[in-house]
Amino acid sequence: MTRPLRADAARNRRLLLAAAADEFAERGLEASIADIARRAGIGKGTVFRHFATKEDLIAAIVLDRVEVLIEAGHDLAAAADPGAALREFMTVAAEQRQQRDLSFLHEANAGREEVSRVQTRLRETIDALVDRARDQGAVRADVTGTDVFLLMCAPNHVAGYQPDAPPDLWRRYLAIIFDGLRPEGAHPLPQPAPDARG
Amino acid sequence: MTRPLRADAARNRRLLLAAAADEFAERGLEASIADIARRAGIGKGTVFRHFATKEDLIAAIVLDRVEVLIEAGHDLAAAADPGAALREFMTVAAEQRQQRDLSFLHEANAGREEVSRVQTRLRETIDALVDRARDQGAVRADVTGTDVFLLMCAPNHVAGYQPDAPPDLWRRYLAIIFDGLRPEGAHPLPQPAPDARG
Amino acid sequence: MTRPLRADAARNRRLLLAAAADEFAERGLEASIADIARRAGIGKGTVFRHFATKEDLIAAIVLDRVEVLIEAGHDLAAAADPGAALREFMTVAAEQRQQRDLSFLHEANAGREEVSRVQTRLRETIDALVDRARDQGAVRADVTGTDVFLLMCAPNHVAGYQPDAPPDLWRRYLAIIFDGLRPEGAHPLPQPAPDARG
Amino acid sequence: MTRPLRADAARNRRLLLAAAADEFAERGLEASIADIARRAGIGKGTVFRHFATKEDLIAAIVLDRVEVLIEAGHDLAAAADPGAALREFMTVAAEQRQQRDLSFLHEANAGREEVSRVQTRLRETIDALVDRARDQGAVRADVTGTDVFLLMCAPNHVAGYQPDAPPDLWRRYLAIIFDGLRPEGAHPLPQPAPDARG
DNA sequence: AATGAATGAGGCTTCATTCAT
DNA sequence: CATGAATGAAGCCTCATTCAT
Repeated sequence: MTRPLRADAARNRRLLLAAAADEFAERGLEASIADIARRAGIGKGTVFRHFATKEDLIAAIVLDRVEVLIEAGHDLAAAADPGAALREFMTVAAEQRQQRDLSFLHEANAGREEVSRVQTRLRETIDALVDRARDQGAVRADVTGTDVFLLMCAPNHVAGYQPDAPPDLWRRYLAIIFDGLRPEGAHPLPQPAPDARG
Repeated sequence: MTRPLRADAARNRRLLLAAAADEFAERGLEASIADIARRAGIGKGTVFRHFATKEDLIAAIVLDRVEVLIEAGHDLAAAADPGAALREFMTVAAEQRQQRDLSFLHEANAGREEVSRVQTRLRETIDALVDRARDQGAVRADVTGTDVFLLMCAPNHVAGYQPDAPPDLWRRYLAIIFDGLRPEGAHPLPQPAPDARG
Repeated sequence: MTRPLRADAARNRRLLLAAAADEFAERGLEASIADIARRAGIGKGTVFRHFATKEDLIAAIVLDRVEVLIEAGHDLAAAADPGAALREFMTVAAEQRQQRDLSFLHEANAGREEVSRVQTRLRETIDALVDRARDQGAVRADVTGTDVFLLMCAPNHVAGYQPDAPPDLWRRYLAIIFDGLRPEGAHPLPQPAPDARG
Repeated sequence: MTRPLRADAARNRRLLLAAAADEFAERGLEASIADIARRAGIGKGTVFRHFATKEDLIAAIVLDRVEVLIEAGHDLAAAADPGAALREFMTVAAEQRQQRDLSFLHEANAGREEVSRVQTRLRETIDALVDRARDQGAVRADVTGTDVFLLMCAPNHVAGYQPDAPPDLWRRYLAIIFDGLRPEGAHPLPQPAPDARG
């Protein structure tokens, strides 16, 4: 189908995706294509040769990210300690973008067919991790995979509010949030968990 | 200096701030001045008579919000149950914008003198609440006011990722995060709390 | 509905429509908005205040033109000499744009609801003129209003091929084409007249 | 100088010219080189190997077309019936592009040396046809070769305005225009014929 | 010689901001 | 004071053209 890119084109594609991810992480989705191209050291037009649309570019990054998460989730699905596995998963998720956060993973491309599909797969992966952890009593009985899916980005986001945060600050907030998921000291939750799909 | 506005001007200012807050909540900071003006039922030029700059308008909203929070914090500072008081404070914070989140309270106007000043006051207010709660053992020993300041917006933000979330979903995530702040089942935190000022 | 424009806005609108008509006449529909704005002596943004879209601008011009033609057609519908009336109508049509031609009156906005509607009215107007002329024997029996509708732009278009044509050259080709519509020396036509609507 | 092309290059050139002619006929001169290349089944770069510029490509097509017309004109110059010969010539001209029209034969390349030269030769060819026809009384006394040169494209152009015209509709308008060139029922023309060269 | 990747100028459009009414 | 018209910078995207493979 997609025959291998020419060597230079492949290199540019990589540069572009990296630059775009960085710009989006630093400035949000309104980062301009021109800035992304400049950062990647390529021409503006080249961006559009690789991704016909800004949205396509964003979708490609999201897909990349989510695929990595799914893989990480699968690798952890059979780990000896389900609680540690879940926490490791959330760590991997947060590590992906130590700068700012990967919120746009949620915000963008609401409608995109491919994105929804891969998000569904990610949710299922997370469900499996959470179910196992819950069965073992590693997390409280009333949290679901959807909760983790939604909370996953919070550590980075929260840390991003601190003006000159040390690069690992998110680990602090991941720890706090994860403690909130533990059974010890859990108080009843006032709202039911949302459905997988809205 | 700032002599009282004429009656209609004061009314317009209120309409404008309300409309702007709603638009920003629904569409984010990139909501257009034209839409805000239309929503407020006033002319675009009038917006700029009240706020010379879009940033000024945003700052005004942030200031409004923060003042309310400071006041709420003060009111709760002497409450009988410090733990409940802190939780109530976080609830008030999250309630301010049940739609979307008030992240832009952090994101915007990083540099603004007035905003920093009022943020400092808010931090101090929160510090007081947290200190009291910590002293009573209502929250874990290793969390600070800054932590709460940063975590405060997370419940709304997290809930916002869910496509058609029920309007009170944020309460679920506030509960989880608050449980993470409790002493029961607290695990040591990998990173120290950030300074008050970066 | 459309309350009267402010004096300066109305003036700009006129300048803009005139400049646009000239540019389109000289360079075709691919004339750029920037050039049109410059020619009108207004800012590029002002063009979009008046017409949200380049297509809207084109449609406005077409509508203008066609309305004038319909009116002219109505005025001529009761003229004493139906043959002269039809010829006068075609003259008025060709005079509208002495430079180049008004072909884009046909080419543009195929789909636009308002444009189709007004075109239908124009066709009906022309039908009436042609029917009367035919009844009187002023034009050959086998031509229809649709023929005239289609031929109407040809004189200007043909004259436009001549590099430095005198401004009235189109009159020569209108005369020739009109002679082709007369009954004298008419030879049978190899193809039937097209339908009013495709 | 222009040594013969390699066999495959010659083949590509033919494919390219045909594809370009079709695209231009369907979409006008703003058809993109990329689409033309795709239609020809060759790479975009190859287009520029054959024609350094889009304008060069257009000129080549025009030259092609005009050469064919000149040849046809020569073949018809000695025909038994000069009136029928002229009409046949105009038919051949219109047939070249039954889709859309060959207006761009006039519109493009105004300045090109080679194009002007070949256009001059075409005009002379047409002059000869018209002169003979006029001498025989097959066309009116006051029309010239230049008139025919200019009118030649009108049938296709006129028919092109009709949305879903049958492919031979242009024959109808050629017939009408040709009738306008006949002596019977000719009325005096209001403008003199233009010079051969502007 | 052929290919298709890269480039950047230029086109349409949006929007914060200024200014005449 | 309020209004909405005008402006131009900036954004996304297209496309002729150049160039490395």
